[in-house]
Formats: sequence, structure tokens, C-alpha cells
Amino acid sequence: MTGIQQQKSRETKTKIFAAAKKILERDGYDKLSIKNICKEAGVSNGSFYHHFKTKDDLLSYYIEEQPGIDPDLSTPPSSKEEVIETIVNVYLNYVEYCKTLGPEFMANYYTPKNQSLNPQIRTKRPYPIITVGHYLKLAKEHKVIEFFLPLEAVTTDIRMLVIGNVFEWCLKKGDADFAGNMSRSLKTYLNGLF
Amino acid sequence: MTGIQQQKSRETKTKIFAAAKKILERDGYDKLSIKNICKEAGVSNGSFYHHFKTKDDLLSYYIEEQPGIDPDLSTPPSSKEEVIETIVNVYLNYVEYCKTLGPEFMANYYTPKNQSLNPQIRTKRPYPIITVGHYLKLAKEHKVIEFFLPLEAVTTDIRMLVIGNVFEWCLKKGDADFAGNMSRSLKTYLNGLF
Amino acid sequence: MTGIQQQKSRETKTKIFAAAKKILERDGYDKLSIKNICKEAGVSNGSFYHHFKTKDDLLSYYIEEQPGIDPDLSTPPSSKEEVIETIVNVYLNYVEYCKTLGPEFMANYYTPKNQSLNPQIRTKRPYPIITVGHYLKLAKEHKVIEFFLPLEAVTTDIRMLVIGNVFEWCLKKGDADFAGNMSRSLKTYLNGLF
Amino acid sequence: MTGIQQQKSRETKTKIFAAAKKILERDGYDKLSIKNICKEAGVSNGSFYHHFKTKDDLLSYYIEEQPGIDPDLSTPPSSKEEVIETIVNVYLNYVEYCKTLGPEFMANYYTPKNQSLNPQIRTKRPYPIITVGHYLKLAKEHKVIEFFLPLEAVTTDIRMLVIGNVFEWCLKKGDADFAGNMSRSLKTYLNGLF
DNA sequence: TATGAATGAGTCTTCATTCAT
DNA sequence: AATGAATGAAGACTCATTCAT
Repeated sequence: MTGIQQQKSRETKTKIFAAAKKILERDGYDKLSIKNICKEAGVSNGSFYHHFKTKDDLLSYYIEEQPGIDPDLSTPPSSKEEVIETIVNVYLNYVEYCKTLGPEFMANYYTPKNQSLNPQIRTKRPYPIITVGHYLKLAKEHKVIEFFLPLEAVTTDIRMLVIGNVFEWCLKKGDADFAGNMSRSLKTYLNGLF
Repeated sequence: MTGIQQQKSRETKTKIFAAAKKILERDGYDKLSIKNICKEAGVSNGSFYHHFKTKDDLLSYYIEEQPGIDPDLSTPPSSKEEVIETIVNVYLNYVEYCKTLGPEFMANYYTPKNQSLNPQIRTKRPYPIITVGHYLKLAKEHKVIEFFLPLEAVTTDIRMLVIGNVFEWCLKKGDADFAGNMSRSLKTYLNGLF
Repeated sequence: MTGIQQQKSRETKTKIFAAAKKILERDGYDKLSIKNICKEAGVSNGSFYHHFKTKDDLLSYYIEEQPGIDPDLSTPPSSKEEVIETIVNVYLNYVEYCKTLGPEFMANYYTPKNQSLNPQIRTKRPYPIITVGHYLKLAKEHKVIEFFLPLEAVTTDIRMLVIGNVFEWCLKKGDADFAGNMSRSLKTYLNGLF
Repeated sequence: MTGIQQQKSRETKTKIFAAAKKILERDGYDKLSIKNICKEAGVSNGSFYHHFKTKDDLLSYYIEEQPGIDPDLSTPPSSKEEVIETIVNVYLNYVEYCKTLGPEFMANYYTPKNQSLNPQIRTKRPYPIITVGHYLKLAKEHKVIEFFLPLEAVTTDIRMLVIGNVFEWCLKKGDADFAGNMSRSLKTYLNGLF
């Protein structure tokens, strides 16, 4: 296997990825058929199955490319207010990311059928699956905050709230105060937590 | 007017409903085809279309006929704790309802593309759009609770949180502590609100 | 069988006729299903089959109501020119009739599949099946015109030409010089005939 | 490039064509279902859709691939009789073509709703839209014939007459003297034109 | 590595007709 | 005379996947 062949292979895979994303974005999840993907990618049907075992195989690799999280999530905070602000900022960051993808795309992506959103399945964890869990732990260890729920419960709650926010924004086709809602609902929740 | 024919007709409709539900529970949404429904119901294919306009027409009945809101919501509460408990119960009620329909089915309903979830659009309002807004207003007017966010913001937050809960449960294909999550996250949020 | 019952029966039949015509006009031949006819007529499915043996049975009775032809087709003409003018007028009359029905309706009606246009099948003969055959015969007998083709061949030619004219007009959705085309093509043909 | 695979592919397409034609001839248009075509061709259902986008796509091939116009149409004629004979032959050629497709098939094509028969719309022009217009022009320029109607009017008349002929033949389900009618009616018309 | 031909079960829906009431 | 529930075959088309080349 020459280096050139390897490179070609990688290129094809990339083309397929890009095509799938484009279709998801433009036409919705229902149109994401192998045939359509291949047509969009300019690649043969058989080629797809050379690179991916099944359709689900493709999907599982799909959203790997979310923005890096945390600016400073490893620095221990010095006050409860700082904790709240930091966490809120993490998700305001995500709000911005969602906006760049647009409500159309996100509406297609945020389906309970999309198992790449399932924290039990993914190993690499994109938003909102990567949560601020270890930051909360850190803050708790430094006695900056205190809460009595299990850490996992809290990260679940936050994930649910974030998903609800995205969902709401998608539902209203982008015509919602995404950042405002996210900020307010998270603050209220965290306020109740600590 | 309630002749034998009418009765038979109603029976058939009931059989179709029951068959659909059974398939949903036993085999999952993907197996919910007209053909399967009819086979399960022991009814002809054409008979299905005599009783329902389309497949979606059948499905909509499950959603439209959601349980009514708890009537106790009109009685003014006497304490903050009672308010929280009442609200949580409303949505625990919904949790039960979701469970009878099964996560596979709900997963199909909980899509941002499903505009019947959009509070701006529907007039007939199923869960989780029917919110506890006016109950909160009532409680506030009776000075039982106090909060400084606009009522609409609060109902939005609750809706987002509830949707997030359902989403999570669907995503995990029913393998989540639905009631526990719902109860805990709502309590925490409301605790932060008041 | 009482007189009242007979009257009711006739009324129902009339309603079905009217409904079929309306559907043909408004939605086209493809939508002319029993179900649609009954819905439009406000009549039950079974009632249809009480009055008509089959769907084809209905269709065969369908277009019986075309306008009476000939103003003066029984008066022997006195010149070749008069013959041509008279014949052309007969079909200009038909042009007007078509226009009142509209190109939409006619487009649905003028299909080779519509056997009510077939002169071999119909006994009652609407346009353009009733032709000017006997008028031509009359004119020939009075030595006003002379032609060597069999009478039936001529009536066939005229029928084909008329149908072609209607077809053209329908094809252009009414945006054609219907009368002009009809008049010119008939004159040219008859000019070649005599 | 002409590998075994390409050849097999072509063979399959040919088989499908042949099967469709056979069904048309043997059983009539109403039996021309995808399923029947595939069964007759000994080919899978999916294979059909690999080669043809839709059912109409298949059908369009029959129409699109009509016989080319007689090349002699560019040679200037030397007599009026020759002009008539040539034009008649062009459409007798078409008669033969129609016969190979069968009246059932053509009946489905000859509908005023079929805009591919509209000369204003098509660019690629099948019979009877390809007319003998420029041949008539040529003959006129060479002073072989003379006529006073605008060229466009004449081509319209011919088109209408030809369509009328096809329509008549379809209506009678093939039981008409197609060639005889076509020949006679065209001759009579052209005789009246010059 | 890549092609694209082939598979065939599966999708929802429409239809003319029958028949017990 | 009228109802409408029931039938079930048939319709066009989509799909993920396999495999010989």
C-alpha cells in the first residue's frame, strides 16, 4: 500500500464526510441516504462501503469536529459567582457555535434518534455531552461551592437544559433569544443547585 | 343510531389503535408500518385507510389525546413547597404518559422540526407546551412565592427543561431514570427561581 | 315503489352526475374516483353502486348534454361557398361551446382513453362525432358540390381535423386563435375536397 | 472502457425496454407496471430504478427516440405532386412508428395535458412537432408550389391534422385505417392549400 | 482502491367493488 | 333507497447492502 493510495483513501473518506454534512444541513436527516451521500460526494456506491461498514458506522464518526471547550476550566475558581459565570460562558460559546451552523442544520441534528448525542455511546464527546463536570468537581474540592446532588446528576441536568435550549431555538427557527435563554435558565438552575 | 355497524366500526378503530401501540412497545417505531399494524389488528389494509386519513393521522391521535392538566392547578397553594410539589407532579404525570407511548415513539415526536411542539403555533396545546404558567401567577398573586423573572421566561425555562428530559430519555431508549431526572431537575430549577 | 322514492332516486342520480362533471372540470380525469364523486355528491359509496353498475357505466352516460347543432343544416345550399361557410359555422359554434367549458375541462375530456368520443361506441352523438355528413350528402345530391371520396371518409377527416383543433387549443391552455385556426384549416381542407 | 460490466448494464437496459414493449403489445398499457416489466425482463425491481429514474423516464425514451425525419426533405422538389408525396411519406413514416408502439401506449401520450406535444415549449422536437415547415418553404422558394397562408399557419394545420389522425386511431384502439386516413386527409388538405 | 450493477423486501397510499344493515 | 365498513390487490418508488470486475 503506497502512501499515495493511503492519501487517496483519506481524501475519499473526507469527501464522504463533507457530503453527509452538507445533506444533513441542506435537506435534512431523512434525505441522508447512501445514494444521496455518494452522489453529493461524487463517489461510487461501493466506495462508501469500502470506507464504512454500514450507514450507522458513518453516523457514529460524524460529529467529531466540535470546537474545543474550556478557556480556563482547569483553573480553580475563587468564588461561586465566578463558577456560574464560567459555566454560563462555556455554553454561550456553544450558542455561538450553533448559530454558525444555523437552526436548519441543528434541527436536523437534534433528534433523539441521533445516537451521536447519546453520552453512553460516544467516547469522544462533543457539546453538550462534554460537560463541565470536572470543573464543578474542582470547584467543589476547593470549597468554592457546595452541592449535595451526585456529580453525574448535575451534568445530566445541565445537558438536558442545554439540549432544551437548543431545541427551543431550532423550533422557533432561530427566532428566539438563544443566548438570553441559555444564560438565564442556566443561572437559575445553578442558583438552585448551590 | 348506535347500530351494529357503528359499533363494529368503533371496534375496528380500537383494534387498530391497540395494534399500533403493541407494535410500538414490542418492536419499536421502525416496525410501525401500515402493513404490520393491519396484520396485528387482523384488519385489511384498506380498512385502515377507511378509519384514518394517513399514517400521521393515526399517530397524531396519540399526541393530541394527552392527559388533561391536573385540575388542582386552580386551587391556590398555601406554601412554596406545595407549589414545587404540584408542578413536579404535573410533569411526573407527563412522564407516565410518555412511558405508555414508549421512547421509540416519542423519539419520533420530539424533533425540532415538529412544529406542533412550537408554542407560537399551536392553539390546542399538548404537554409540554401547556405549562404551569397561570398556576405560578396564581401562587405569586397569593404571595406564596416570589420571583423576579418575567412569567414568560419562566414558562420557557420549564418547557426547555421538560423537553430536555424527554429528549434524554428518548436518546437512552428508555434506559434512564426518567421520573427521577424530571423531579430532580425541576426541583433544582424552581429552587433557584424562588 | 312510491313516486316519492322514484323522485329521490332520480335526484341522487342527478347529484352524482353533477359531482362527476365538477370533478372532471376542477381536478381532472385522474381524480375522478368513486370515493371523490360520492364525497362531492354528498352521497354514500354504496348508493353509487345502487344507481350505476360500475364506474364505466357512469362514464358512458356522461356527456349527453351537448348543445343542439345545426341552425339550417336541412336547407339545401345554393352554392359551394355557402356549403363551406355553413360547415365552418357549425364548428365555430362548437368553438364557442368549448370556450364556455374552458380549456381545463376540455383537456381532461379530450383523451383517446375517453371512449365517449369514439363514434363506434356512442349511439347518441355529441360534437364532433355528429358531423355534417348528411348536409354534405344533401349538397351533393343537389349538385351544388362534387367530391369523389366516400362520405364516411370525409366525415372522418373533418372529425380528425376538429379534434386536432381542440387539442391544439387545449395544449396552449386557451392561448391560441381557436376560431381562426378552426376556420382556416376547415376551409383549406374543404377547398381541397371539392 | 467497454468492460463486461458496461455490456451487462446495456443488456439489462435493453431487456427492460424489450419487456416494456412486449407488455404494451400483448397486454396493453394498463398492465405496464414496474413489477410486470421487471418480471417480464427477469430483472429485479431495484434494477429498474438503477437504469431509469422513474416510470415516465422509461416511457419518454420511446417518444424521444423517434425516427429521424426523412433526409430527402432537403432536396428541392421538382413538382407539386412530389411535394405532396414527400410530405405524406414523412407522416406515413410516423404512422409506422406509432404502430410499433401500439395504440394503448400512444393513447397515454396523446393528451392535451402532455406539454411535450406543445411546440411552444419543447426544444427537442419529436413528431408531430417536427413539421415539414422548412421543406414547404424550400419548395415555395423554388417556385414549385405556391400558397398564400403564412407558413406558421400551415404547419399548425398539418400538426392539428396529424394529431387528429393519431387520436382517431388511438380512440379506435388501432382498429382504423391509420395509413389510409393519414394519407387521404393530408392529400386533401394540401390539395386545398396549393 | 474504486466502480456501479443488482438485489428484493419494504414504504405509504389508492382503487373499484361487495355486502350486511 | 341508502349507508358506510370492509376488502386486498395493485400502484410507484426507496433503501441499505453485496459483489463481480
